[in-house]
Amino acid sequence: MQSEPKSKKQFVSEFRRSEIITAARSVFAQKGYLNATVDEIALAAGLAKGTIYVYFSSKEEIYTAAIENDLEILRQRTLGNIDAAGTVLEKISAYINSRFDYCEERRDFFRITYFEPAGPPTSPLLSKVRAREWLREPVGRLALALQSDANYRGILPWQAEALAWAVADLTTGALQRRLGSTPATTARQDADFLIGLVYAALSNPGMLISEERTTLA
Amino acid sequence: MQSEPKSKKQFVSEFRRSEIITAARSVFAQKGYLNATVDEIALAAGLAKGTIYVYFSSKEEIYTAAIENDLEILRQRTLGNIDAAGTVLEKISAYINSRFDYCEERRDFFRITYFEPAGPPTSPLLSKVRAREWLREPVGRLALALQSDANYRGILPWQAEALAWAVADLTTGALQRRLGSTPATTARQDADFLIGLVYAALSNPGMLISEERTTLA
Amino acid sequence: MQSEPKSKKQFVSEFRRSEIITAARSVFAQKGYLNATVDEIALAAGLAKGTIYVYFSSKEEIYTAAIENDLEILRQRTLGNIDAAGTVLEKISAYINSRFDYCEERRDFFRITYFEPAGPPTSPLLSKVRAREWLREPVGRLALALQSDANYRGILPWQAEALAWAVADLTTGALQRRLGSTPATTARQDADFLIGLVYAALSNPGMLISEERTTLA
Amino acid sequence: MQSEPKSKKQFVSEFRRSEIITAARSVFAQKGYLNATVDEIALAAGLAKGTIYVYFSSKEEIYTAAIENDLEILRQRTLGNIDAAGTVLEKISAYINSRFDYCEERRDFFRITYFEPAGPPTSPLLSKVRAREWLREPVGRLALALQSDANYRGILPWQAEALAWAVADLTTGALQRRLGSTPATTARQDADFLIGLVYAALSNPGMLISEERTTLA
DNA sequence: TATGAATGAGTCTTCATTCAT
DNA sequence: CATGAATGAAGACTCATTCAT
Repeated sequence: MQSEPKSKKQFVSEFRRSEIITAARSVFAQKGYLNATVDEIALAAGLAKGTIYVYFSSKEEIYTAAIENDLEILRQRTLGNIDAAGTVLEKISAYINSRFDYCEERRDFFRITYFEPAGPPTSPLLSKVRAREWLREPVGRLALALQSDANYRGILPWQAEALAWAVADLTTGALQRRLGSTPATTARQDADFLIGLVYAALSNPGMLISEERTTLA
Repeated sequence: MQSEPKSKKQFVSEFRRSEIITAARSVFAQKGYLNATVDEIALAAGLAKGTIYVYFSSKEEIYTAAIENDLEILRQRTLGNIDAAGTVLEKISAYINSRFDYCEERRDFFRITYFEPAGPPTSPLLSKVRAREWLREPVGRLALALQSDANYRGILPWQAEALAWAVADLTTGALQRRLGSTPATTARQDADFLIGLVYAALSNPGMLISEERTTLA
Repeated sequence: MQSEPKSKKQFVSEFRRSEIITAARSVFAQKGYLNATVDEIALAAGLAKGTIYVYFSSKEEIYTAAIENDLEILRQRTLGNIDAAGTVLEKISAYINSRFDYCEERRDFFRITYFEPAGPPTSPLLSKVRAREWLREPVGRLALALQSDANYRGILPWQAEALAWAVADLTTGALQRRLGSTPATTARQDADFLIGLVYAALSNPGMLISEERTTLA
Repeated sequence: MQSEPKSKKQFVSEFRRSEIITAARSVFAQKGYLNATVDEIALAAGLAKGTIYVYFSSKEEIYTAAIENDLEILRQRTLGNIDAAGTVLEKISAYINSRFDYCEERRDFFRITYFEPAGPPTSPLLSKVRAREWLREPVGRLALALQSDANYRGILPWQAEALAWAVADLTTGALQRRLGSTPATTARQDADFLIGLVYAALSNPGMLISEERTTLA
């Protein structure tokens, strides 16, 4: 008697929540966290401002909710695709493609994470976003794959990391540019170009990784 | 009799202005434009809030002053170094080194431009910062050099651009990481690694630039 | 089901608005536009400062709202009464009585318009108030009546205007005095005295309007 | 040894003071007390802001100084001219002409007193200005003259006062209009018109002063 | 649960006044 | 005396958050 209507209510409640999150994501993507007002989010969600606070206890919580889910999905997909790939080159390719694909799917989410690192300084999630910490894990996995691969034997840990980060930076940069303006190239073209670039570099491991590189201060 | 004390006053005035700018740069770098308050800037400058408005007419003007000078210097240095370099590879190297060098010199400035693209939507300077438009010029020059070079004959315009942007993205990403945490590597190492990476990729132009690459949607 | 509570809310909202306007009118009447603070208005209205901005978007808008309605009513009443009157003398009488009557009704409104011409230089309504432009229309109508009347044939346009303005000035002055202190006379006495004065003057048109008055520089 | 240079200094000091006062009068006349800034006054006086405070201890004191002198001169002239005049009609004429003349001479002063009654609510002088109290004395003298004159025997005290105030109101109104816009008529014309108007009215004393006036609602 | 009116802390900005030079 | 840099109190306005209905 109670459980049935309750689950229905819960269902409605979940639906409302997700509606708000979607609206908020759009607003945050357009205006940034600080410029966005709860009023705007409510308007975009077709609800009254007070209603927002029935489902969320603060603006920051909305922001968190608007990001964390996608952040987790993206994390799992990326890691899954990397792990499913066989060679290092395929893993790198998997990383790049995972990001490109998800960016196509969830533009607002990407816009938030890429274009507005600024937010309340206290939130752990936000600092995470600001510092791009959520890249650490997949990048680390790429680095590990590089170190374990026989073809790149001799690569130093920091070089493997740097290489993995380079892949991440190239991807991030390309996606930022695509999001910031109407791109002249297709996503496929951009992704393939990046993959080709990394392949080209990695096929010259001797040039890339000088065992005895002497660095100047 | 008049010019001497006058220039002294002007000197003091200039000094105050630059003090405020420095303080503001630090605050903006830590908190971002919107989170920073004029009070904090005043406090950091060791002045009363009202004093700030003796030297600047608005918070936005402080922000502008805190950035535009460095932006211009960086622009000129980068372009100058690129132009002074002979080969394409040297030009790319010049780009990367220019950024790394200036980042070491002016950490707060870089922090602002890299970490807080968000700001009032109306300011032209800020939108420029937000959109990373200030990269367009040096990147364009790199792309041009690539297209004019005999070694890369056959490279398509968009590929030359993509490659140039790749250089920029790698640089930006590496610097962001250096600014965001205490780096384990030296700046020289990081820069050289990036240069090596690009060299390695470019020494395989056939792999990078497939003349008849068929792209899938 | 919707319209009823909605109209109730609207009713409450309208009521709040008018409460604020009334409070503001009182504050403006006492302190003038510039000296009045939004805090004081809020206090006088028994509301928090923020609440004021739920109903009005600026201090100036409050001022406008506090005046424009009365200004329009007074305009219509005065013009209506003038038009309804038959003879010129009756029209003049109508003018004076309209002002006196409305002044009794709406003391704060009159206090504002009479005692505080100062205000932000940009507002059209305020400049109107400052310049007493809102008198122009009824005065013009009196002047027209004077010129069209056979009894005052020969009156020059500027004389008719001057006479009409004289009526306005006498009225304004008398009302200002009544508003500024506790008057010893009744409003009726004052009004009738002015009417008598103007009648007396107009019954001597030859004396008032010298056809060939030679004026010295 | 001391008195000579001191008096020289005093002379210079007096001169500075009057320069500031003149500048301030102009600024107050244009902007009103509250809108005028001490900076503007200093600029208009060709002095630094700090210098203003060498001669005056507050903005309000400047305002007071900018008015009180003229107020006193005008008072003495008006009273003197009234007293010098013989008949009541001449005294009235003297009042009107005194005001018109001084207004021509001291436009800024008149602008202040007529157009900006608003000011700090605490100042006695300003309340005096606001309430036009400085008219009380000359008007009282006119009223007295009316009561003492055999021609108007039977006039009640309040009627004499009302008549005197009517003269003042007509004058004030006419001058306000002249100051507020470029007048089409000469000051002489306006003054003579007012004098004619009052003469015309007073030549009908029976009509003006009904001993047993029955008033209608 | 949904609402939106009410709130008040927080922000930028102005400006009369002070004071060291 | 003259200066003008420095100050801080005050004011208009914003907006996240609360709460009575």
